Amino acid sequence: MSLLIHNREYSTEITAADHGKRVSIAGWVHEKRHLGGVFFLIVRDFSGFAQVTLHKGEVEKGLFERVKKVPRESVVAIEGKVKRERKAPNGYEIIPERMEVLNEASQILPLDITGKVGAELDTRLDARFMDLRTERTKHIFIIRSRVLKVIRDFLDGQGFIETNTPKIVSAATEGGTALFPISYFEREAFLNQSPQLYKQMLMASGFDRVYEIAPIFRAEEHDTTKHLNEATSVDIEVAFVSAKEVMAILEELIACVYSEIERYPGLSKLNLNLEVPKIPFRRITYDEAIALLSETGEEIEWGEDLSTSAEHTLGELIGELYFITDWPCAIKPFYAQPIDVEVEGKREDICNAFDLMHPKLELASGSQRVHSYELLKRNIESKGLNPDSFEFYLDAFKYGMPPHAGWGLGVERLLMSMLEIDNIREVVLFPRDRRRLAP
RNA sequence: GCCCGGGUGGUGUAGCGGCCUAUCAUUGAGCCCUGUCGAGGCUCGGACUCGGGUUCAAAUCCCGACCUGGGCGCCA
Repeated sequence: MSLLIHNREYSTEITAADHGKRVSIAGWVHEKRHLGGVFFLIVRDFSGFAQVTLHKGEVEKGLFERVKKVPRESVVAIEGKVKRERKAPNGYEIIPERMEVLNEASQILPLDITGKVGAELDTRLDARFMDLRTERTKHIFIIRSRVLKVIRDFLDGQGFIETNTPKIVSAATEGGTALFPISYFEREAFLNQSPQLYKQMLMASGFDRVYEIAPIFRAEEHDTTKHLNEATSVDIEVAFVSAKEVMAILEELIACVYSEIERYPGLSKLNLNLEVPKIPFRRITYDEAIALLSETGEEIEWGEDLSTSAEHTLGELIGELYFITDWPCAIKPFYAQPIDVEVEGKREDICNAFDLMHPKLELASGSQRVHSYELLKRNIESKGLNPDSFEFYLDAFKYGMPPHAGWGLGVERLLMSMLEIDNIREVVLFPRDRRRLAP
């Protein structure tokens, strides 16, 4: 057996115009339809499907029997002649001369991937390798790849450099979330909750514009359709700008991602109507948000974070992507810059922070950062944290730290909201949640 | 962490004290069928999460464990 799979062609590369040509295809046995005298074998590859047709009596008997026997989802290579055929799905079919079974699939599959019988997400995740063979799931991850590429292209085009910061960190955390402890030789360490501190330190490097696309780890025991314990975050940090500029970068980036994905042909497999959002996005202040909520009877005390139902109410009211700005300092991290009361004429204890909201959930949050060593140290203390454990971070603010601003965007949340997918686990190949550690 | 649901062949389901030797679809095996594209027809195979309890009788009711769906909290 030595079929030449090195020159195999994809099913969609072959057309009726290749009539008479000898070709090799390789892929998975998607379906078999036996009509007695004629047998159809549907082979699936990355690009699509090819119909292999065997007429009893016209094809060698041994081959007919072997094709008939090969279990579904086995990996096969087939060599044969292309025949123009109006009755075949792609306008052509392959009349096989040889078939090599590269790997025979065990029978009784963990999932039906032809779409005849559905499966629950949990079942699909248990057999994710097989779930990825379905059209819908396949395209979700091709789209994910495209989204990441667009983000990189966009940021690269704006003069950013891509960076990689450590995921194993010492105890210091910006607070707010629980960390996963790990054993680091003789010491305890943690998995990084976000690249926040490191990307800020890079602002003292002179790079001016940095971004990172990397996993973040949260040890929260939340068990919802929009949380993961390992997620992917796009983080940017920009020197010599304020929150306003990085908000503009964010909305342009989101619009750019939407318009790129809108053009993706595989989108049709997801059955949705994707509308590119118009920029600039609407901006409302925290004060306006709670006033709006109050009108609908949902009272939020000033200084409290928005509840899930408050987010949903606001989302229904506004109906499109929007920013909430001017948050109370108390519910934002220590690195968010308080507004300048003299200049901006607003009340005290508000900071220059913003959240990017989709009507259904929060997508990103960012702020103008504190760049004064003294203020940053005071803020850390006022949050009840110990500045000593932030020494490595604070040091960067002692020797020339420019004003800067940045944000972090959840890749999975962007994907799920854009693709109207209800469960965040669907957009991660192998999700990590409260219960799932394998596969 | 709190509050509600649910665990039945490989997959998706019906049944919710005796009619269950458990329904249907799909899958698998076999047979018929020369143009299927969710092919069709016939035959066969395959399941009540686990452990206690109640009852003459438990898939069905109760308790616990494990798994799981949703909402909320926390959080991005």
